Amino acid sequence: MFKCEGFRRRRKAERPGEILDAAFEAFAERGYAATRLEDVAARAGVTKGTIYVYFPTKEKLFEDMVRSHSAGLLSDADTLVAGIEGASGEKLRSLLHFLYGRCVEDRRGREILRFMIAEGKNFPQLVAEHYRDFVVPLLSMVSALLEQGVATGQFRADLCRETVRIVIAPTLFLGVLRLIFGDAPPVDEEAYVDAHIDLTLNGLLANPLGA
Amino acid sequence: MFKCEGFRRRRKAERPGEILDAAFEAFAERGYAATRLEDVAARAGVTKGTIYVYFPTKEKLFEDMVRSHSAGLLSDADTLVAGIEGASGEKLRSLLHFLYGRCVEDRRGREILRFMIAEGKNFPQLVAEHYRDFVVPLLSMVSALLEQGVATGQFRADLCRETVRIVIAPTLFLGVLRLIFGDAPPVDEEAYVDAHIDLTLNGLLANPLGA
Amino acid sequence: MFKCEGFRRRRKAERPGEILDAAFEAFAERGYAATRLEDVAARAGVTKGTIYVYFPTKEKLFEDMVRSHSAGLLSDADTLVAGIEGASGEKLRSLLHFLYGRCVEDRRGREILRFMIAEGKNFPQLVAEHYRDFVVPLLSMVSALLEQGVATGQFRADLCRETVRIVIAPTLFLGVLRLIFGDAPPVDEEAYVDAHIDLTLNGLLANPLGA
Amino acid sequence: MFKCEGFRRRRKAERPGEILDAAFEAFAERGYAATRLEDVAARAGVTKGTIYVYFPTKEKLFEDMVRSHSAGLLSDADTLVAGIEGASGEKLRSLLHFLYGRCVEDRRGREILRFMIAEGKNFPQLVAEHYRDFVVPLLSMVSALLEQGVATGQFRADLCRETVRIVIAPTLFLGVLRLIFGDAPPVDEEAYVDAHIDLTLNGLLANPLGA
DNA sequence: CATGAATGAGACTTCATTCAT
DNA sequence: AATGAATGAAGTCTCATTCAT
Repeated sequence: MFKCEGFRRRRKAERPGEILDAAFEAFAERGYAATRLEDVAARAGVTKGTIYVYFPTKEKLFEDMVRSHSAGLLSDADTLVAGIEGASGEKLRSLLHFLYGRCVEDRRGREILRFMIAEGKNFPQLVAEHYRDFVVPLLSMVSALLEQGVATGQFRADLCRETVRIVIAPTLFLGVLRLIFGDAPPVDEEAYVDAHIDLTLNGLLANPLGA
Repeated sequence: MFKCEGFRRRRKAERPGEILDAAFEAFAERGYAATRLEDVAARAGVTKGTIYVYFPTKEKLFEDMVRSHSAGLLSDADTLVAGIEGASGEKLRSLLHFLYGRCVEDRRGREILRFMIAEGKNFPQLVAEHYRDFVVPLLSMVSALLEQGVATGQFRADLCRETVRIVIAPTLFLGVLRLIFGDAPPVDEEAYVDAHIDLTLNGLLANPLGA
Repeated sequence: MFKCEGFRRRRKAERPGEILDAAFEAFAERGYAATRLEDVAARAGVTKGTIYVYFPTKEKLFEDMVRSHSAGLLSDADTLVAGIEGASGEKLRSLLHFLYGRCVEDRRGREILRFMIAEGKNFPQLVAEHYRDFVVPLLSMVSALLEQGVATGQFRADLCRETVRIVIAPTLFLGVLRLIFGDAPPVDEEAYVDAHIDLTLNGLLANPLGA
Repeated sequence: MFKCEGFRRRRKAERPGEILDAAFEAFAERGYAATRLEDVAARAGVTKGTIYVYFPTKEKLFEDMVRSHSAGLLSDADTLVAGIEGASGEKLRSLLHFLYGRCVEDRRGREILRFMIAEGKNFPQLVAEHYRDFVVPLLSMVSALLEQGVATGQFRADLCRETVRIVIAPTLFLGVLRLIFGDAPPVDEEAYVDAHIDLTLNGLLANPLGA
């Protein structure tokens, strides 16, 4: 009996998370407006009413879902960068690989990007948070890495502030391609990543191509 | 009197275009599902029923709108590239500037990109057409330019097929940034474009940095 | 040229009739409410607007159509009956055959019956006219025939007023069957008519009338 | 309190039936196409949305309504016929009275007939079911009765298969008259029924069968 | 007379939200 | 907490009717 209670209690504690997961799938598949709360409920294995126990409106459910799924996307990036030994080029390579993992391979990251593009206009608060919690940290991370490379003479000294965005642009753009063309976009992703790093480094290095 | 006749006829001929323009604005602003046909009608200065004189369903209206607005995005790109004199680097610079104009500055181009990302899943036909009519031509254009540069020895000989996508990625990514952050994204666009071209060229040139 | 004018004029004179014919087909096929004026127009080879040149409303079109198609259903019945020589039984047989022709074989007659049943509630005037112009004359015709048979001793003397309806009931009921089950109802129509006449004249009993 | 619980549950169980009843009234009054779901809802004391809790479309509501109201029209006919003592003539008289009750007096029976005639074309499945569940059983019932009468020598031996339809035709035709002319048709129904039975049993001829 | 573009009321249907149980 | 019946506002789409040409 109390086994059941325990089970019940555990279920109860997990309900919000299950609903958020279901909401992610549903919203990602059809978009905010076209998603019915009943779809979310069915996916979560509950009924419509239950959603309202935890989330007051559809909008709030969407916002909480985006927050819960975008949180932690960059959580271990710092330690990753810090832990890498080697030249700045190697560090950048590692960071870009990490980024590809989080923004392209990981469905969560990709779909968050879609939410920003597709629904951002109706959820400006969400965009602001995303900028603060994801864009800014990411940019400063790459920025620091570039500056370090400049300081050590491995990178050209004349890099400007926007260079950092150029460096990561192909990464996120591959995410966009996946969003548009599905899981099998007309891209050789491995070659794409190699070309990206190669082009970026040979453009960045103070003395490229062994000159 | 025949002025009136002309008036009627001219209105009739212009109606579909006016509706498509209104549809573009409305769909761009709220997304497909959240847009009410009444909004489109009001913007076009007609009533709901009038839309159905020209378009059988909301879906068809959306599709025709995307087609009409994506057509011609690349129309004069060929002549542009052909008309440019100078080194391959200069040609690429011109082409990228042209692309920035069409995919970033021009609201039409940007919003088409948003439609592909946000609604593509529900309009696969549209995505296929976009790929065929926009992506493929664009890629071969850039591709031809790169190959020409390789042939003349100005570009590195070891470029791979995906390099072409890397080259244009920052362009379209700036479009994405605008889509997310509005018309005033946290980017210095002029510096961004310069950094893009600089980074790309110095990565592409066989003997960069005057070496 | 005036050949064309003549053609035009002839066409013009025929237009209302063509529209009424088209209306008959359309209303018979889908019912009053479900029929679109555009269907009628298409069938008549004109446009919606033209219908309004001749008929002020959909209701009026329907009423006029029913009137034009129910008129003359009984027109030559009198002469038919008058022209028949022979016993009353033979005369009745002829009249019933005539009725089968008009109410069962003839699609017009059948569909008028359907209109009365299906739409009569919304067109009481039409029902009243139908009663006056079709039902009453038909009943008195059969009535007269029966009375004549009684007078000559060929028919039983104890027939009541309602007998006349009983006599024609199977005729119209076959029409109903056709309306319900289409042009191939589950009935052997020839045997049905024979059985009708036989039963009407002779009855079921082996030794009728207490003989 | 548990009274309230019961109240909710009982309502829930009764809702579909209430809606079907309301639908019957509404569709009978105006026909399928002209009936608005809002009319049905108002009659049932609910709102439009509630109808969709139980019936997915207007079509399905109509079909289910016809089914629910045509079911049981013939349910106790067998026992009735079986329970009647007496000559075949008496049995037939009883059966016809029963039929008059079900197809003429009972509004349900009459309106089902109207639905078949008026809407059958758009609901062929419904017509097929009606034929299978009502027409066929009715015909075999009357058929058996006639054959029994023939076997006992009370009925003529030369009856054909269609005779059975002729026998019941006036019954259903009276239903049709009521459908057309309302609850007060220009018929003396009592005399009509008597004349029907009398004529069916005895026929018109003073000296039938060539006697 | 004939056209057909335009209208707008109104139909069916959906779905976020509420609330008694 | 969880349910799901019920709501009603709002959306897409239809179509009888009008009217400038």
